[in-house]
Amino acid sequence: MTFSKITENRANRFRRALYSWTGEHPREMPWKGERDPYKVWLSEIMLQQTRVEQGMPYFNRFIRRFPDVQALAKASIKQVLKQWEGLGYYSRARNLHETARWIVRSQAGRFPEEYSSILRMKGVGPYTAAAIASFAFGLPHAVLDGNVHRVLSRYFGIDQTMDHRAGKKLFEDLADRLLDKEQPARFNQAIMDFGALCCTPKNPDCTSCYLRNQCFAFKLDRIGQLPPAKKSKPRRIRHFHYFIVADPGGQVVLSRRPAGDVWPGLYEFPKVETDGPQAPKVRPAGVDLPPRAKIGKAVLTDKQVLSHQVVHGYFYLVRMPETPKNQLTQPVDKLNRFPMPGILARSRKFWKELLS
DNA sequence: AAATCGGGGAG
DNA sequence: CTCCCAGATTT
Repeated sequence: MTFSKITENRANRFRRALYSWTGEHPREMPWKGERDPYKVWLSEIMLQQTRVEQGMPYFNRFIRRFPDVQALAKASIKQVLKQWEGLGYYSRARNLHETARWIVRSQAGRFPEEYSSILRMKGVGPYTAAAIASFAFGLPHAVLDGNVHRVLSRYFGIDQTMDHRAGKKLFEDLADRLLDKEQPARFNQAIMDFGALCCTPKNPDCTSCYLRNQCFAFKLDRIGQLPPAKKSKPRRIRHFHYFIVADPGGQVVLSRRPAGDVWPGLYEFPKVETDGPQAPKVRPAGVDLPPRAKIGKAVLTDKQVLSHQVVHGYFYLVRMPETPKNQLTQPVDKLNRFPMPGILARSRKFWKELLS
């Protein structure tokens, strides 16, 4: 089945119904109607796999802290990650920062202005490039995100995910056909608003929907089956034993997480990972702890569930007679400046209290 | 094509 | 508990 023969007539009907709905259901967002490519870029990166309500406070804080691309380029990666703390997918922040520096240093502060060059920016894929191209520059590129996929899957009755080449291509072609070439920004905004507010994953509000007369899923009562669910994968279980090592002066040892694992570039305490919940038999590498020193019971345990793993955290308090050498150490009251994974950040007040 | 990369809210 | 969110990148 192909949809390449969607008539301009049908596309027009789709657009009109869409615009009617969004006209009656306004949606306020800080970046709505924004033309400044920096702000559009930031909002789109920030909202990748992130709900609007979750990203909104981060966007506002980020813009206040880094109002333009120059400010972002001037900042350190640590400061940028600090603003990103708790939002997840930290490579987004790193790519954003690297690209900001590239724009300022190699492009004279000039933001890429055509789709192909926007697409070459780190962390920018087909969706984000289309969003920036249309919102910031008014270029006719259709966005294809989870919202659009869901709307089109139901409306046209397409029982496919976008995990495969063929499925992706099918939805791309469809979105391109439907796109309002005269007002690409308006169309892209409308179809995403509609998907987020009306054609929701669960319990869509079909009663208020102006597309339902043409909607395959509505007419055949297949709303619950479209789009097809992706199969969930089992989560990897991990156990992180964190050693909070402090000297009498309140200096605490920190380490930085490597690339190639969760939370790249964020800071944490020296750690030993074990296969199970049992206490580790060894001490964190690199930290000059007495190898046989008793560490006692964990002062805190916590758990963080990610989409692909579950991390159990165990915290041990270790008092050292003097400052550990050859380690990154920081005074307790400066630990706030270090971006940390949620499992550490959440209990910040607790272990700061413990250390003071 | 499949795995990896976070965190949170809805149901 | 499961599902999925203004996806991209690496394997």
